Amino acid sequence: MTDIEDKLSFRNIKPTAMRILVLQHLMEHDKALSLQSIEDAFEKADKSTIYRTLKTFEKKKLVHAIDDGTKQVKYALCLESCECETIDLHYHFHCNSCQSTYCLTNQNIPQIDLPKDFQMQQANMVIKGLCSECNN
Amino acid sequence: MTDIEDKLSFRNIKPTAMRILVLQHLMEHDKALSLQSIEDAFEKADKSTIYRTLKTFEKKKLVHAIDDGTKQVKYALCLESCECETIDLHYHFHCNSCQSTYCLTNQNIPQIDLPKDFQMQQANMVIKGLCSECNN
DNA sequence: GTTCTTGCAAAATATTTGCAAGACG
DNA sequence: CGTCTTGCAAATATTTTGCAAGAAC
Repeated sequence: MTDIEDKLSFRNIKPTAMRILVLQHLMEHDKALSLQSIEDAFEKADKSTIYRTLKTFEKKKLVHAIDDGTKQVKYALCLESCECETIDLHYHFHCNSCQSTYCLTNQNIPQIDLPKDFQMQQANMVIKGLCSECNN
Repeated sequence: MTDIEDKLSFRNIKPTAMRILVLQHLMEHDKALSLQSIEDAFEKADKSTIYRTLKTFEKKKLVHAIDDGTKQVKYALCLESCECETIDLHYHFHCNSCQSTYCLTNQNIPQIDLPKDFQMQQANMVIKGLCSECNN
């Protein structure tokens, strides 16, 4: 049993061929990936299979979805939180030029002052700008 | 000339009937509104007209768009920044129960530590949870 | 054999554009 | 008249679901 199958089993996800491939693909990238880009990477696979794979991963908290303002929702595996149950509360960075989206896992979001009786459950924090590749 | 027409003219937007109505509608709500909800409020008006109205407002920096994770982009007029040219860098709150989205203009987002050579240009910060109406 | 997964097709939802008619100055 | 705005229709883009076949145990 590989490391990848371990990760899936740990989250109670049956390690099917497709799921292993998708997880492996996610682990090979430090970016958040869209359904479309994952589909493109596996010409053989069906879009809805990948879609359901990602939804399964998301439900089992193996990945989290990021809405970076492009039309495409992106999914990222967060290495640190991968072993724990806590909610991911870090920033994301979206490059306006190359459209890449990264998790900024080096810092968590600070305490935020909410109006009275408002209660925070999750967050989707996206900073936009230029990444180091595009910032000349 | 009304206050509303003033606001439009100040931003170099010709105050047409539709634009006045949409701006008035936005000003009457403290929430961010979707194209759909605005269309519903004006049964007579065409969706693409409202769409283009909002895009015009956005381009002229009278409103800003918020992607709150629902499928629908929402638009909000921010009173404070309405008179200035600065970029809106405040948090937004999206209620998971009633789907309302609010601008939290009482605080700006803090300094964020970006990776080397990354440059911030805008942000889309959305906190999700329960608003005071839904938090029982 | 029962349950979970996959592939194909198609539905559903929102956004966006083309174009001609109309309003405005 | 020329330009900007509007209304209608249709195109685009994604996400999402139905259903039957197939795989797993």
